[in-house]
Amino acid sequence: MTDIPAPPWRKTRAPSAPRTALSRELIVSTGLRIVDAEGLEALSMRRVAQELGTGPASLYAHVANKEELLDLIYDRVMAEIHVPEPDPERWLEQLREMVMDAFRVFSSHADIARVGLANIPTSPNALRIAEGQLAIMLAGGVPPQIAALMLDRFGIYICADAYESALYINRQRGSDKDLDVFLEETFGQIKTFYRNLPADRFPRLTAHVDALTGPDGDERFEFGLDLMLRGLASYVRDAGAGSPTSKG
Amino acid sequence: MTDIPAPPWRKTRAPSAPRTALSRELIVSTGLRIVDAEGLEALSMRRVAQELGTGPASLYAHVANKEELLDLIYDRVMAEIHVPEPDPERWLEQLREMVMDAFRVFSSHADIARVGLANIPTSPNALRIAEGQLAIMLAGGVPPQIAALMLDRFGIYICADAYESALYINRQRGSDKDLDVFLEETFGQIKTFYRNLPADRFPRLTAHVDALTGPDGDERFEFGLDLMLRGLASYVRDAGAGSPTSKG
DNA sequence: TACTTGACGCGAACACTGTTCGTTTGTATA
DNA sequence: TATACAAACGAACAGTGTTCGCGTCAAGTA
Repeated sequence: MTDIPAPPWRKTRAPSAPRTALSRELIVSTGLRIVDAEGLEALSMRRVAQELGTGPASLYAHVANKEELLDLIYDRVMAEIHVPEPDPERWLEQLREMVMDAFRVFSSHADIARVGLANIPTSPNALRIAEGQLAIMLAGGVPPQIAALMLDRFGIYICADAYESALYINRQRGSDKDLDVFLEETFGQIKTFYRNLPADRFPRLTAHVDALTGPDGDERFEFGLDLMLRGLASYVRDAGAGSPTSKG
Repeated sequence: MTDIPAPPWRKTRAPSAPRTALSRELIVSTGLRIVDAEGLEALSMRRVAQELGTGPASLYAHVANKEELLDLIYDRVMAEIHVPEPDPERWLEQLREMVMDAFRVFSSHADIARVGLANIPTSPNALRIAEGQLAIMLAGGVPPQIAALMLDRFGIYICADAYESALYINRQRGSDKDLDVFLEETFGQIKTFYRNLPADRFPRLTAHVDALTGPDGDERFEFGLDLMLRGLASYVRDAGAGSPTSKG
């Protein structure tokens, strides 16, 4: 029995790709790949779908919407952050290492950090990291209320700085220059901009151009982090001095 | 002499607005009004144009693109921030007041603070504020390099926290509840979320729910600010101890 | 006063975006 | 083999930023 050919006016759809097995996992990892390679702005549902050889509608069976996809990608990135076992002797050092590690991770994934600023942290890895930081601080003798407040201060600081740092990389993507060349060029421009400001209206800015433009992104982040850690240490000293029962 | 009516087949354009005199100023203030009333997401070129009784294309004669419009609105907001004359006796206090004022201003203008995170500060009011902060710190004896580093740390912290705070207001806009009710409800939900976490995996988080969810946005911001100021003070002490020529 | 000129305003269109509807299709079960 | 079901998808909708080129109006000139 021969098949009846489809009537010519009913255009048969091309057989195309053979039903690729989609999944949340696949969608998330594809999304992250795009973000890493082309930045957060390049991430669209269509772009992900295209990468998977399908249409945008197919993604919505596995992911509620773009916001959820972003959250999932964000959590996936946070999974890379290492949480150590608390060692009371090294609590400040450990805390510093953790924050630096988080900064490093976010910095290596374009501007995904922006998602962190726009969300209340309730994803699995956010909780894991919060618990870890809390453990380190409590082990170090930080009063619980102070430790609790530190949690989101760290989070905001890390995300905000990583996001801002990523902006330069994002702009460099547009040009055809290497990152080093681009950064040097940009910083040079900023330097001359500050230098050419009217000295009568901005005497201090023009006088301290080198101090303003000298430190690079990593140095700036570390400075701010140490600022917070010094402040934290002072709170711990205060608490220790205030209660005779505490250690020391 | 009676006017000759227009022939019916030539559809006369509705006289409508008589060539409203567009201008950068008008566009910026209209944009800010929209942002204040409906949030940053509601700001589109079409929306601004509609508000002015015209089409989106008309705006591009006065504003290069949406990014420039956002920058202009952002600068307009920063104009509200007050910069005091430096008083060396009160430098720390003055610095604190300035940062708090900036936070208050940004908080009262929806999530416009997000723009600040995405830009290198070179607009007039950004410079004015930077010069002011620098003046206060230098007058207070902060070493120039430290003061220079503090500048963008403050900027990042203010914008990031204001942006995050604005998110709640943004979500509340979607619901029909009052802000107070909405916040209480949301915080209640977060509280129960933390309380219901598996205690074996998250012992500290579940044990300190009240400490984690207690302080409100303003308290959190002030805590972080004082953290930085305490850190800054310690740097100043170090510098003072290091160089016998300094005051003290 | 008549004419020219040029800038400003703007309608329509382009190439995108996130999201949804209703249909098609492949596979697993009865 | 026939049926049922869920996954996948094409097309469309309502938005977005931005550009092109045509009109129109106001000012400057003869």
